[in-house]
Amino acid sequence: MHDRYEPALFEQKWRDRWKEQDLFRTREEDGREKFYGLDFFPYPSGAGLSVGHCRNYIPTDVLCRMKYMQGFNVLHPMGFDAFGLPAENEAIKNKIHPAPMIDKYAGTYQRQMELIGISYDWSREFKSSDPSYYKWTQWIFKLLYDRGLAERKMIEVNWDPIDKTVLAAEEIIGGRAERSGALVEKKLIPQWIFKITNYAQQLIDDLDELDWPEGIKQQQRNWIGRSEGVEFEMKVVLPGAASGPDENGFEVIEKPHTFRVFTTRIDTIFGMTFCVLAPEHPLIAEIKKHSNDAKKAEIDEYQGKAKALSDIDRQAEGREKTGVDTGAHAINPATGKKVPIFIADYVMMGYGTGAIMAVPAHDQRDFDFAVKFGLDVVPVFKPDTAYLSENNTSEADYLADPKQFKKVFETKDGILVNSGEYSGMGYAEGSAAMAEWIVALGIGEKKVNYKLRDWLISRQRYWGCPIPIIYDKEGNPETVIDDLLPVELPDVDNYEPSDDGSSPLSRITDWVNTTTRDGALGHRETDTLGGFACSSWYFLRFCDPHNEQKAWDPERVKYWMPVDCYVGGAEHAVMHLLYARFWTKVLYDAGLVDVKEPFARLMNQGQVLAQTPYRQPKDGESLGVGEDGILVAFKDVPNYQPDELTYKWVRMSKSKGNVVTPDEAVEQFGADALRVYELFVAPFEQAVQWSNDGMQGAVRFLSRVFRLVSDMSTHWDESWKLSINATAMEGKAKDIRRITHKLIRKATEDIERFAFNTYISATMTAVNDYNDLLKSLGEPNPSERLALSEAIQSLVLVLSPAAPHTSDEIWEQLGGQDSTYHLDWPKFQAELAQDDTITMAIQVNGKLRDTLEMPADASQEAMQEAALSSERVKVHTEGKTVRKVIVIPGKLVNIVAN
RNA sequence: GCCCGGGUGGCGGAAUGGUAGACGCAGCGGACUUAAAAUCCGUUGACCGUACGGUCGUGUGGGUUCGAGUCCCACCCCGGGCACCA
Repeated sequence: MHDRYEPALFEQKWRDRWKEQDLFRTREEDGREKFYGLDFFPYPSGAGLSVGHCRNYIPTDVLCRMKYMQGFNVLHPMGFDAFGLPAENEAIKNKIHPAPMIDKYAGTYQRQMELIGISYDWSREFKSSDPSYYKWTQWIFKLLYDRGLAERKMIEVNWDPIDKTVLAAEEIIGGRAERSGALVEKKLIPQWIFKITNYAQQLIDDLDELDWPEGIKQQQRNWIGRSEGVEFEMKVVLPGAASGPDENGFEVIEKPHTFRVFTTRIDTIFGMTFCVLAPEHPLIAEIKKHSNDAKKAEIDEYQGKAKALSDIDRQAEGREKTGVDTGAHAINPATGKKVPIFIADYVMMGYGTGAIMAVPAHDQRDFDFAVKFGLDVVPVFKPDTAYLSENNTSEADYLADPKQFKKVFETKDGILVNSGEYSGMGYAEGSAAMAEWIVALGIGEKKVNYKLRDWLISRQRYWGCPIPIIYDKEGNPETVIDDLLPVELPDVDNYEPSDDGSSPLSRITDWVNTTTRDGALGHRETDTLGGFACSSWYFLRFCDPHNEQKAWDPERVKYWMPVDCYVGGAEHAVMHLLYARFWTKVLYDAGLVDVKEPFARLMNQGQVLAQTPYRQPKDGESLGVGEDGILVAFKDVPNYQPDELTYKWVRMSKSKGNVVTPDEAVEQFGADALRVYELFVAPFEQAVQWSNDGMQGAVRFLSRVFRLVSDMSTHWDESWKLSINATAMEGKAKDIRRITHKLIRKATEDIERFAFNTYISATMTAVNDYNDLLKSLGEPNPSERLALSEAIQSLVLVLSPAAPHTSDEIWEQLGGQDSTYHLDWPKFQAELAQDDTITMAIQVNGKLRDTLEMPADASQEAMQEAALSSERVKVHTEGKTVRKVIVIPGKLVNIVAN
């Protein structure tokens, strides 16, 4: 029997055996509950896995392994998100075709995942770039198309000049492309979009039932951005229009022009002193027709500037407000007064109606604009005392001149003033009454707006799923019939993107030219689907991955879905998770799946950080935005004095040069040590700081397990189960069983609640406790032998999900014939985990003064009496009167005295 | 600015309102060794005290409670997300 952990001696042997025996093939036996554990669909990068990625896979693996041992049918698949920009860019860089490259990279991922002992069922593996998979991605595209949820539109899109393709709104962060970092440009080209906005409300509502991190749900709610308000119409008085009869008594009646505004604060309508149109607003063209040349030129110039500005410039923080007075006016329906209409780029065409009513008294943006352009500010809410004291002013002073203060009074619970018959009402009452009035007037209605935009899905790139659309001579689209799916991606030599917004596929005339359904000449859609389409349904395909007739057998999906536990990084909070939810809802509405939500429980693992050297810039060097040091490569560290370098904890990444690969970690410490370390070192959701000392601790722990079992193995009785519960247990035997059942209880509960760090610490504690007990034990009697045997087996099984190689090796050495994966997860008996005695805490006035050993079932009276007769307690109650004694059975006594 | 997380020993971190610091790392002392490594045993929040013991202590300030790391209020700091969305 080994007495320490020497992974080189046995870990590979077990991995080979598991593979040989096809141990992790999905079990689909009747009469068992199912469990679907899934990791985010990874893109297999050429750099391979780091120990940071393992942080995702190991915990899911532990949970899946326990579930299997508990008797569940477990689906734990893995595949690869192979289509998309990262793969294509890397292939271009290496001047090779993406397909064989991806095959190679995926192979490396699989090898590394197997190396750390993850229990994936590889027989279900597929890549999103497999024609047998994307055939069905195309089929779902058709479904969306047929349901009116996929549309081709001429729209202004966000163009990434580095990756040479358009981007979805979700792929842009602060005006830059999330992936390439390029400043996005605007381009007007025809694009395919999915109408995810049709599902905005459902996507918000159904979040409530999900067991997801609250932060992720909140991020999705914010992204969808629901707001309730009122949309109403205002009459426009064009510049130069007569405002009443002329000197001859004639009134010039023009066709009245109107425009609509959306507001969430209809209660402030009496404070509207001007209106603002987005520079792209269609009404501006009408206004210009009535403007003099100078004004027209001024407006044109402003529109031109606004168009040229990138979003990042237009929305730059603290940017001063700009705008132009159009000379036109709107009639405020509340006051009947004419208010000027401005154009300004702080109003966006894409949201609401692209026009606003401006209430400068209670909206900071409108206020800033009003100050700059000298416009009226009319308060409609009485300021509260907090605002008055902050500005060191009085109510009368504020109401007389609100413009003197830099910050506006924004409120939702003030009292209305200057608001006609509504004055004196509060926010809620006023809003409701004024909304009703607008509706009754027939000029508007209540409306809900969402910030969510439709999902822009076409990409002008080669390496993606072809869109199954053919255009006829007139350019009318039709879908490719099912029998002709998949539309295969043609093999080409040159697939580099072009600058003009056309896809590389458009250059392949043989492929582009085809016939329509009725045999006429036609041409194919040459854009491809963005990668997020492919990952929006892969979890369904895993339920039935090799089905050639259908995307999936409904029975299989009905059995396995929803995913019970979905694990991956928080960076996909709104993109992948929102899209996949959307597709699932569409498929539900089409009757193809019977779940409305794909992922019942979601967990986000923390990152793995590595200590990374940085130095201060030298003369002539400058730091990038947000950086406070210059990265130093590890190989260059010896060239610096120690005090020149500062080490920071930074996420492991290739670009930082701080990656530790699982290959290195397994070579140096062992796969089980890596697993145990990553589980133990920090709570699951938290970042961990990679440390070789910590890894060494995991090695030490596993060695202690080997030694303990080796020490106990002479007492091993493999048939302990037959007689243990019929044998009376006293003294040490009872103590051993208590340790065992406490361990099983804690491990089972902790794995279930993703508390892997305390699960590992519980096994460490048990090992320590067994060790101590063993030392005080002479030659064991029969009941002690049984208790020790139970302890050995339970420890090995409880450890099996975390350290499967170790458990299987120990089990074999004990004479076991099978992998521990096939054994039943131990069940704890609550009464055996119960302590006989407790350490009772005695407090005087809430401060601990003494502890006493008491029987666990001591009566409250006995506890109180014991507490009061403690000498240490008496010291603190002397000369005082005991007012009250609080007894918490099994825990403590608190004596209140003064 | 808004929305989420989070602040506990030298470090990573434990603690259904009930003995703060489990478990591990690092440190210190010892055993084994010619020696070192490895391993094992002991010890380790701070301060006062020879000791029994005492005082303080979970970002800060208040509050609720017999009792608060945990609940409530205000604030400070760190990390993440969103941001001219009317």
